Parts: sequence; C-alpha cells; structure tokens
Amino acid sequence: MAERTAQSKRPASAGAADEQTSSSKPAAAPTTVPKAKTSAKAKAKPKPKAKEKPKGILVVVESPAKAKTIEKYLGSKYTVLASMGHLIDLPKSRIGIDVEGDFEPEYLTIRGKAKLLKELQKAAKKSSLVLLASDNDREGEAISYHIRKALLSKEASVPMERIVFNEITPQAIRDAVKNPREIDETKVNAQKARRVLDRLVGYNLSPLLWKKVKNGLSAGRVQSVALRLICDREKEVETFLPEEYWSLEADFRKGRGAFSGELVLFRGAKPELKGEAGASEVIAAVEGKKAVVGEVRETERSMKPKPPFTTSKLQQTAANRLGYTSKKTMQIAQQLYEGVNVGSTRIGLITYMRTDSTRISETAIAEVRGYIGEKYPAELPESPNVYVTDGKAQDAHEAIRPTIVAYDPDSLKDHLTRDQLRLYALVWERFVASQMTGAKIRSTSSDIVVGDATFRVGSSHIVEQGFYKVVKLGASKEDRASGGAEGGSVPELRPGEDLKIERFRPEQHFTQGPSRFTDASIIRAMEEQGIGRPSTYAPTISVLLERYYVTRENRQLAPTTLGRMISDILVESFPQVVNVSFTAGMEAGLDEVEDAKTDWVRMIRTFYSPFKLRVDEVMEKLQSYRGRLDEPTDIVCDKCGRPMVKKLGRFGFFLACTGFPECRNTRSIPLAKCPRCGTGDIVARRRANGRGREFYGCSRYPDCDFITYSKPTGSNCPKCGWFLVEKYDKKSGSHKACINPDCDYLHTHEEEGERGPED
DNA sequence: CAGTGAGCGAGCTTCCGCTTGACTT
Repeated sequence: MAERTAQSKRPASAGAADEQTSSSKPAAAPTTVPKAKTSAKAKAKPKPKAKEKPKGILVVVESPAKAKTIEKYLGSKYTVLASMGHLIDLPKSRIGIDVEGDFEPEYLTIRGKAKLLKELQKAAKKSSLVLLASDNDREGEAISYHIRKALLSKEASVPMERIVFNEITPQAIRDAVKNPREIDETKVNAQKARRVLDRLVGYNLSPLLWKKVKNGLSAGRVQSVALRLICDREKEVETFLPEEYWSLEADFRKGRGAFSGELVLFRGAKPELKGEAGASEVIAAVEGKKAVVGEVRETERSMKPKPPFTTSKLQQTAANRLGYTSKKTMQIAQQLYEGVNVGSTRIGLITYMRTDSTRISETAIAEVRGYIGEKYPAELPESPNVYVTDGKAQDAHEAIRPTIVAYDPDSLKDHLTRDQLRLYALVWERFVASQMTGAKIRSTSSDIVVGDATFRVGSSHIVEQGFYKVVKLGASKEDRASGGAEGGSVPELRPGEDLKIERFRPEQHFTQGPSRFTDASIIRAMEEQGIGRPSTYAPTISVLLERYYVTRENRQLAPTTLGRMISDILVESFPQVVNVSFTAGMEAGLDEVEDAKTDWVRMIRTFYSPFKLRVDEVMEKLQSYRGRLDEPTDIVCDKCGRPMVKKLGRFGFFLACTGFPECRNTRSIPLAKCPRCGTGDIVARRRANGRGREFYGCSRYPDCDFITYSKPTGSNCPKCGWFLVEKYDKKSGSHKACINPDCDYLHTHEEEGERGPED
C-alpha cells in the first residue's frame, strides 16, 4: 500500500517571491538605509569590488529544521539561518534588574550563543536586507527585537524588516515576504514584563528557601504552582475515606446468550443496599419470580473526531496510551520533526511539536481530504471539519500533524524505531481522523423485571465507524467500550419475552477517591489554568523531580516530605503568588501592556513593591526549617552505634550518622532484605554516569549480585517471605507482585491507571 | 524490551521561555 509518492504532492520549491526586496514600506523606519529608498535594489550596488554577485537576503528563523525547509521554498537569493531560540537574556548569576530604578533588565548575550550571533552579524553584512522571521508570538517578537538590536550595533547597518507566518507552506512564506512590518514594540514590552516578573519571583523566592530550608532549592511562578497542585491533591488522597456500598447483579440467559444486568429499581425506588444483608433481602424477595423483559430503549448518538494534537494533548495521549513520560514524548517528537531517513532522503515527518493551536493549513486540509477520498471515500465529509483553537492560544504554529499524509504508519515500519513509529501513528491517526466523518453509536438499554425488582442491561455498538476506521492506537477505553466488546454478547431483547435467571450476584464496592496526578493529568491541569507553555510542560515536571520535590512511581506523581514543606511554606507566606490565578492575572496585565493600555514598568512596580516587602518580612520572621528535613530513623550506625538520619544529598536521599563529623559513616536507604544472601539490604542504584533507570540491588555487591528493576514496596510476601515489588501493566494497572520467580503471589488492588477523560 | 553497581553532608545555588547540540569549566 501507500504507493502514491509523497513528493508529487509537494509543490516544487523555487519560484517563490521575487520582487519583495524593496517592497513598498513606510519610509519611517529608522532601520532602513537611505539609499534603498525608492527604486529596486538594482542600482543599490554602485561599483565597489568587481564582485558581481548581488547581495542576497538573510532570513532569520528560530529552528534550524525550519530554516532548511524555508530555504528550499525561497529562491537562491535567500539565505536562511536559525537563532536557536533566544540569543539575549538576563544574566544567570545575579538578578540583573534595576529594582531601585525602572526595572530595566540587564540584557546579555546568552552563554554559548556568541558564536551564533557573530555568524548572524557576518551574514547580515553580506546581505541587502534582513528579514526577521522568528515565531509569531510574544517570545518571537522579543527574539526579533534582540537580534535587530544586535545587528544594528554594528557600524554597517542593513535594512531590517519583520515578517511572520503561522504555517510552513510555500504560499504562506511567499505572502509573509511580501508583507513585512515593523517590530511590535508593545509585544516586546509585554515579553519584557513577563521575563522580569518571572525573574523577580524566582530570584527572590529561591534564596528565601536557601536560607530557611536548604541550599540549591528553587521556586517560581510555574513550578511552585505545579508543586502546590500535586501537594493539594495528595492531601485529598490521604483524607479520602472510602465508603462501602453494594450492588446487585443478575445473570440472565436467552438461548445461548448470557449477560448480566444491574438492579436499578426495587419496590418503585432506587435501591440503596445496606451491606450484604440488604442485597440478600432483595434476592429473597424476588427469588423464584419470573424474569420478563420490560421497556427497551434505543438511542443513537454520534461521536465527533477529536481535533488534531497540540503539545499538551499529544503529551497526555502518549502518556495514557503509550506510557511515555512527557519528556520522552518530546524527545521522540523532536526526532520525527527533524527528520528520519526514508529511502535516501531525510524527511521531516511531523510539523513543529511545540504548539498550542489546532489550526491546520489549507494545503494540509486539501491533502488529507484527497487521501481520505481515495482510501475511505465514504468517510469524507462534504466540507472540512473545523476546530476552534482556544482563545488563550498564541497560535504561532499549526497543530501537530504529519507533513505527508501519504506516509501512513505502516509504510514507515522499516524506517522508524518502535517508539518513533508508535508516536507517529498517534499523530497520524489523530490528524486523519480529525477530517473524517463522525461515528454513530447505538446504545440499547433494556429493563428486565423480576417481581418487585428491575434490572437494567446496557449495550452499545458502532453503527457507522466513521473516523474509527483509522483510530487504533489512539482509541481510549471508552472508545473501545463503545465498540461493543461487551455489548456484543447481549442478544436482542423484545418486551414481554421471558428470560432465564442463572443467579444473583451481590457485589461489594468502595467509593473511589481522587487519583494522584500523572504526567498527563498535571499537564492537563496546567494547560487549563494557563500555567506554563508548550515548551515548558515537560521541563517543569523534570525540575520537580530533580529537586526531589516529587517522585514518580508507577506514573504517579507524589510529593516528598521536602516537597510538602516547600509548598506549605510558600502557600503560607505567598498565597497570592503560589496560586493559579496569579498567572491569569499576569496574562491580563501583559495583554494591557500589549494593547498599550498600561506600560510595563507600572505593571511590574504594582506587583513588586508589596511582594518585596513581604519577601523581606518573611526572610526576617519566618522560622528556619534547616535540619528539620532530616528524618530520624531507627537504623543504628554500624560504626559507632549512634542512630542514623535520612538526609537529602546531591544524589538523592541517604542515611547519615548523627555523630557527624566525628563519625562520617553513610549508607544507602534499605528498601528490603536481600532474599538471596539474607544479610544484605536492597538499595536503589543507578549507573555510574548517574543516568539510566534506577534499579535495585543487594548492598553487599559484589559479594551478592542480586538485582531487579522493580521497586520494592516495603512489604513482604505472605506466601514465601520474599519482598513485594510494584508492577505496572496495561491490564491490571498498578499492583504488587512477589519478586520470587517461583512464587505466584499477586496483589491486584483497585485500578489506578487511566482515569477520566484523558485527552 | 533491555538494562548492572559511588559517594553524598555547611554552601555560591535560583526563575520562565525560546531553541538545539556539546568549545571546556
């Protein structure tokens, strides 16, 4: 399959813009050089060196992969270079803001970017025009502004213009080049305010934590709110009291079909079964009675496909469906974006992976409709499906989609790694599905009357597959359920017909409390609250883990003692800042700056004056928590007999002797007894370079080389005495299992895996 | 699915948001 070559779909490059050089532009620009005023640049070159090559045009974008593509679309007159994001920023080692004056930031070339900047300057000098084409959003505007400033400071100034495009198609690039504009200073100011605010918050709160808790800690507008969400949730999990309740199921039979229904009505009311006895009461009342089919209701509902992926949704879906961390998802997406060798050519397989938009370019819509029309003609809607992008989105990039729809996942099997292929399939399915017709699902709900009791049987099945024809990997549990896996066994029931009762089954249940956050759900929460950006969701989770504020076990994020302490301190002392509404307020302020309704200095001052006062006050008055972090243990030092404490060091938690510094003994935290040698402890280890997955081995290594990659739970097997470990698999979710290969003990507790609408 | 082993503590740390490689400190 997939014969149609992709190439045929891509409009040939070249032939792009050709007369945009000195396109009409208000002469007000202080950037333009006098000579390039009216007529074309043909005469802009008087005579200098006999170099006949006319000066070209330099285009600066952010991403090198994008640079490559755009260079192809534009003619040979153009050179496209990438800035790799920001080049200019605040210093790292000091606050770098004039807080006594007007908050003017001290902007420096970012370490390691000087070379790149020089290259840009060199290239600019050789050009007749520079087109600043960084992303069309707040940060992108600032990047252009900084580059322009850096290029201007060189004596020989070149005309510079700002261009923007929201999609990488030849037409969009051509249009952009034809419509240059000035840099939007108000947007630059908004970015400056954002940057300064984050610096003021981060570089004031962090030192406070160094003084009160421990060196090296950090706090900030985004990470501290994320931490708070995780800590708040943990409290809910802890205080939740499961309540017991009972249900009564009845197993019925009709011919060869067996199915069950749940008690929904008893003596005219919704039954509230009081324990097992309550269920027995009902059984006693209806036992021996005939089962007759009552009302049968049929409803049909349609399901629309989901919009194509944004970063946040991709991360959520990859976490829920594939079990990838957000970090892993982004690494793999980057590989797909940069390109993979397909045959002899390297092709970027997906569009840019950091986006908050569900927008799709016209050309991509046309392409996917062509594809659907050919492969699934019945599922091609008359007109394209339209998705509205969230109003808060900055919308600088398209949604994440395959660049060439004809490359279906199957056709790339031999070119991608397993991980790449699975992520690509997710993106491809979601995009193609998003432009297909909806699915129709018929649900049947039948009442079965047994004496005074009514049982209800539900089933549903897909009548029209629609977009489900392409959604496989990305199908959620609910999707699959709608597919009628369990519904298939319910035969057609007609009112009045008799059924056979096989048996009654009382079942005990417990109400489910809230679940801990996962990568998927914390990212979802952050996005909903406007905390963080596509480029920072994954890094924010990483920071919380690196600081040992939270741990991730079986995909769940739980705060450590340290994390709770930090969160409590911050929430107590800075409730207005460590709060989801703080960012919302900031965004509102930035909008005003951008609309020139207020100036950025005013905005910052309004925030900073009271904030700084509070920081000073807390710095002075808050008790110190230093040392309070060390948790006492009942483990005794094997060198001197004094008790040991659990401490946090550079490489994580460890045990240290309270006799320090006379006794410098340290140990790893024992997680279990070694079942092989019986004397050693099982301790957490990592590869020498500190990377790789944590594993668990015997502390007596190399005398004893017991090892496992499953984390000990802290309890022992009731059957054989070896220790239990955490396991995770799709079917049973999170559960405990015995580490002994000869022991079959398995403790499956309530499912903790996927929950709630995942994407 | 495969993957494997030290030392750590009283110090110069930290923010968020753009973007990818990596000269050595």
